[in-house]
Amino acid sequence: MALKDELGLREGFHTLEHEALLNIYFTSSCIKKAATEFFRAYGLTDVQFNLMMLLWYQSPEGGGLTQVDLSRMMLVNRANITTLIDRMEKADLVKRTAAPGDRRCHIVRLTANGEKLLRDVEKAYRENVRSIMGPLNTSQLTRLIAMLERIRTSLTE
Amino acid sequence: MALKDELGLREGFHTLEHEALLNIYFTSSCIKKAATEFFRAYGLTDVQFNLMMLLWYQSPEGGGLTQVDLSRMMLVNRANITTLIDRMEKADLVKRTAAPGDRRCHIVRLTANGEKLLRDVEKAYRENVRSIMGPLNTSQLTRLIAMLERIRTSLTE
DNA sequence: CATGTATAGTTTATACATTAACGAAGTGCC
DNA sequence: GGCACTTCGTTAATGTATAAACTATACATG
Repeated sequence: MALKDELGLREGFHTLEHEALLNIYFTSSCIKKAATEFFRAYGLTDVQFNLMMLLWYQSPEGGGLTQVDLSRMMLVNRANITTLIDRMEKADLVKRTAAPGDRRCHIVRLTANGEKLLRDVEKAYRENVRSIMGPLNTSQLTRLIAMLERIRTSLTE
Repeated sequence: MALKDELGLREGFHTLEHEALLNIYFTSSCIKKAATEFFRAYGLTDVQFNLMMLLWYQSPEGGGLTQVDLSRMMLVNRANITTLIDRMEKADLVKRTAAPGDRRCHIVRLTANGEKLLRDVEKAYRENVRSIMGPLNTSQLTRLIAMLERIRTSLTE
């Protein structure tokens, strides 16, 4: 259904460019809502899960990432990571550890509990993603990704 | 540039579906950051501008929308509209007025000041949107919109 | 080595989003 | 007329995001 009808608007958008931009914005919003709903059953938020996935798949050999690493990979301000990690430490999902050779850094690592939870959730998450994106075939997904990359490039010029 | 490189990831995404989903999510995030930056010069946020646009273009004859109308058109909870309108009333952008025949409702309307500001900002905003979406031609925009609509449909099943 | 500069993390103030619970007001129906 | 049910807006608790100002630490260079 067209976005105009989903939002119950009386008037449409003036330009195709604006309609496309709002489609990206509201589709992302819908995805976020669905993710929030999905993770609630596990006592997690989508942001917390994303952070745990980064710790699991993007950590170098020794394991763990600094808070600045996380802020860069999540495209958020580093101030935001502080309170995020505070909450996740309280929930026994991650822990801050010392960085050898740089006393400014905190290396964030999954706790045993966090690692176990991640393993439990991940399979269902991947199936969910596949089913959400199911209606698009491989070539459509590739084209979608290429278009979004071009938009991001145009944004940073 | 591929999302993996923009975020500085060591490992890529496991599936094309996941990569596409994260592309939507992060592209929307980039758009939001650019919009925030754009509106800062006018003392507005992107959310406030969006609400003012709805009041201007989506109001019925008498003018104005209820808070529930706004929450539906913005895809947010109605509780969120309360504090949003509180802030915007304080900034003299909108006002709550009585709804004839239904004392439960507040009809939200632009103030003279809000209307003037909207007119000032709108032209530059539209040019901005065109330039951001510039790299995609009409047929690409149409296909992008169609794909995002299909994803939203699949989300609500 | 000393000084200047850059980087990592935190704090504070603010904005936006959710859910749950509540009060006030409209609606339907006997 | 009265009672149940719904709808509209608000409040409180919580999570996520920002920018700006701050501390502590590391580094580079003269």
